[in-house]
Amino acid sequence: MVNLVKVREDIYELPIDSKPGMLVPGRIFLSDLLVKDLEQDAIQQVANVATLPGIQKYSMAMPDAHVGYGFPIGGVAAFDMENGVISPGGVGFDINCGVRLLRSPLRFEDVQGKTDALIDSLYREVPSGVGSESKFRASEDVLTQVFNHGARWAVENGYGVKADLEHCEENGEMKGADSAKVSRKARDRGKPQLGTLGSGNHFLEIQHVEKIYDEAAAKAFGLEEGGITVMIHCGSRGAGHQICTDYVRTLEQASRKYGIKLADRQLACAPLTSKEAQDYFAAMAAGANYAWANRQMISHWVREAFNKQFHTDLKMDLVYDVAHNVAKYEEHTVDGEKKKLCVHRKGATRAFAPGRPELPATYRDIGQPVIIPGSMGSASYVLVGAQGAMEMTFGSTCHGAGRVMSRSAAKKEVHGNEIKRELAERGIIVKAPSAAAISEEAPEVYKDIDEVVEVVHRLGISRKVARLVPLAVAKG
DNA sequence: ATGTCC
Repeated sequence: MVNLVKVREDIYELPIDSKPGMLVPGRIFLSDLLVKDLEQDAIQQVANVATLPGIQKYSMAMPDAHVGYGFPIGGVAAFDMENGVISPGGVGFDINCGVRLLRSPLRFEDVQGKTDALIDSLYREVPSGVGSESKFRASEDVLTQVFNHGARWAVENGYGVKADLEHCEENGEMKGADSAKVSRKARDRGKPQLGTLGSGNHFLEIQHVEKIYDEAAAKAFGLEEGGITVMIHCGSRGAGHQICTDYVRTLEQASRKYGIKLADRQLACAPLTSKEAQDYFAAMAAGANYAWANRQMISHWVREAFNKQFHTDLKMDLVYDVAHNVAKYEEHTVDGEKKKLCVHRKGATRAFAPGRPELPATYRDIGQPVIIPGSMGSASYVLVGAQGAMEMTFGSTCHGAGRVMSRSAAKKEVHGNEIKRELAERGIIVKAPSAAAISEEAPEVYKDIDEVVEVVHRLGISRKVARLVPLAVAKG
């Protein structure tokens, strides 16, 4: 039993002596309402991460935290470049799982009576589900380009426009990616899946902007009440999964080789200065690039489907694309000193405040758009990065609602067809491969997204900009 | 999340 201490509103700490070997305290950002939902095992995982060499300030978890592989999902941990480590468990199996938001010139009334046809065509044009294969046939050369250049490959080959790249983290092309560090097996799994949605909580959704909270930020992001948006939530499919699997094994060996004592085997890691760490980073970046190319291709097909439906060339701009499962090298201030760190965000979103050089010029004075996908049938949010994140969370915020019920429990306790009917009564169309797929992602198996977002807003690590509500959703 | 067990 690990003891959580409330230090102030929305902040709980795990004292440094909660567990032998902790190098820093733990910090979990939670409201009193959400603390009841937090699993004891997730708290234990925050303590375990605090034992990893070179960890800075705190082992952190966001209000949507739940148990993950080694690190909690919702976890944020930053490591010193000289003494610190990198860990695949701190990134997750779905490398660069992320979300992007397209805005359209359409209004709510323009899509009335058309959402059914639209979601049908999106469901048809974008393959989804476990093991689904793309209509695009990637050659060996294309796959190499995708791993090395991400969304840039996609745009240069007709899938989107240049402005799309400016509105992705890393411009959709993570530096340091090396396809040579990606195994044959990962290539083979990734090759037929480029341009597919995947399964689980991944989705493609037609939404409308229900409410604006911050007029200035909304204007900068091109959002207004009643506007129609499309949200795409997906990742690196089998490719990223295999890269993670391959490097968990490599880094388990490295942990032994470099004498790192692991509180949990799933925390396998390597010193950032080692070859093993650098190889993992290059492969992880390649996986991240695959995910960006994937979301870029899907965006292109979304635009095509909308243009076909409305018999015109609609301007559907990319608001932004965020990665919520990735490790990055970033500069942050620690104890008054600027330092380059390796920041792991696993089920956490970068939320840079105004002024950061990484932000595109269009958003540099307002802050980074943060896209928070809701669970099926629930609202999604657009937030903006704020100064509190730079001071408290290495420029990070939450990533979504976070599960409260396991997939297996959900399948037993929730009936997919009932959920589909209930959502239909609320005017929300759901397209999914099976009733089981719906039950696993039902609104009640997730935490309350409104509450999660309230916490990060109150903390000042990101501010509410807009609330988006679903009209039609295609599930994997 | 994931060719939901090499």
